[in-house]
Amino acid sequence: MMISTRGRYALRVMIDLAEQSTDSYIPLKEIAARQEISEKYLESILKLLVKGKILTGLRGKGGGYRLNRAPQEYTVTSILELTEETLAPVACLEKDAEPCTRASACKTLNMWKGLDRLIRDYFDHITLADLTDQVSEAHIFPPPSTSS
Amino acid sequence: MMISTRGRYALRVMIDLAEQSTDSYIPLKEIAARQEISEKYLESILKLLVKGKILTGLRGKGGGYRLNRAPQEYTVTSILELTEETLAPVACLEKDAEPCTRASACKTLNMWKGLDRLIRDYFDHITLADLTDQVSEAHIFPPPSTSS
DNA sequence: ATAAAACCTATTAAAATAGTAGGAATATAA
DNA sequence: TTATATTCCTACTATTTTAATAGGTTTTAT
Repeated sequence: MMISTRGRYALRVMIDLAEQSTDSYIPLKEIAARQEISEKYLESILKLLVKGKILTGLRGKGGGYRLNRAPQEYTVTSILELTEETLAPVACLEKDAEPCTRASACKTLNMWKGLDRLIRDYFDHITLADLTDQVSEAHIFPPPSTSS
Repeated sequence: MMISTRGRYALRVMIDLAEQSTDSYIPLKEIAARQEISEKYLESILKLLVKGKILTGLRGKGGGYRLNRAPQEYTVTSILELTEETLAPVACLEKDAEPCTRASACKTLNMWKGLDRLIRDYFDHITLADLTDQVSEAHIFPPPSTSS
């Protein structure tokens, strides 16, 4: 499987925060309760998101987390890339993959590259705002293809 | 990462066999040597492909493996689904996933479904023949998108 | 001071993936 | 009919990745 719980949880947290539509900080405890995710595990995920500068944590009483930008400013890619290590569909397309000696003769490389592009394009064009208010879904989440 | 070595090796073997363009059986030993894959590991992969009826094994001296059909009759999906366990991008879309109690409220479900469809469509429309003779690649492996 | 919160480091548990070992059954050909 | 080359079968082991837990430290508001 491709997207780990880390990435899926990260998305859920971001959506959760986007939906609170408040400027104040929301404590992890609340988010974890609402999303039914272990506090400790969630903590380790939020750390990644803070480190990646897509949200801010404030310590101490009254502290918590909040988004740094408006929901439409976050692409799904920008969230997943912080938690997923890689979004590449195969090892040879990962960032610091050791160069493949078979690359020149490889009959599958183009296919993997095409897929990689497809997936990135898909995630690049969905924002947090698209996820919170799924009104005009159709153009974003296309219906099943009817071609042969 | 999404596609395991099992699946990638399976594809390479199928391509290898397609390129031999002979009706006789090719021993695993030869394939493994040509593809530089451990014989024993390859064996476990070929077992899956035989079981899945996409190729036939013949025992004994002079034996080996051969394709059951013409290369253009194999979609990439038909090969990967035998080795990959699942091609679903997330757990909740796997075949016998336990029903998710959050499904009705889930803001990400449509996105995952859309991605699943995208990937399946992609693999469904590439055949072994497309991989062996990559002439008119362009319409199969689209170039980078130029949209914003 | 106290309490509530994020932050930090380390460890453990579970699952999936990758790979290995050894022999049994089968078919061909000398 | 015997030797040989092959697939087939069962089991095991190792490695890596993912998921989760534990316990303490620092910061901030009241």
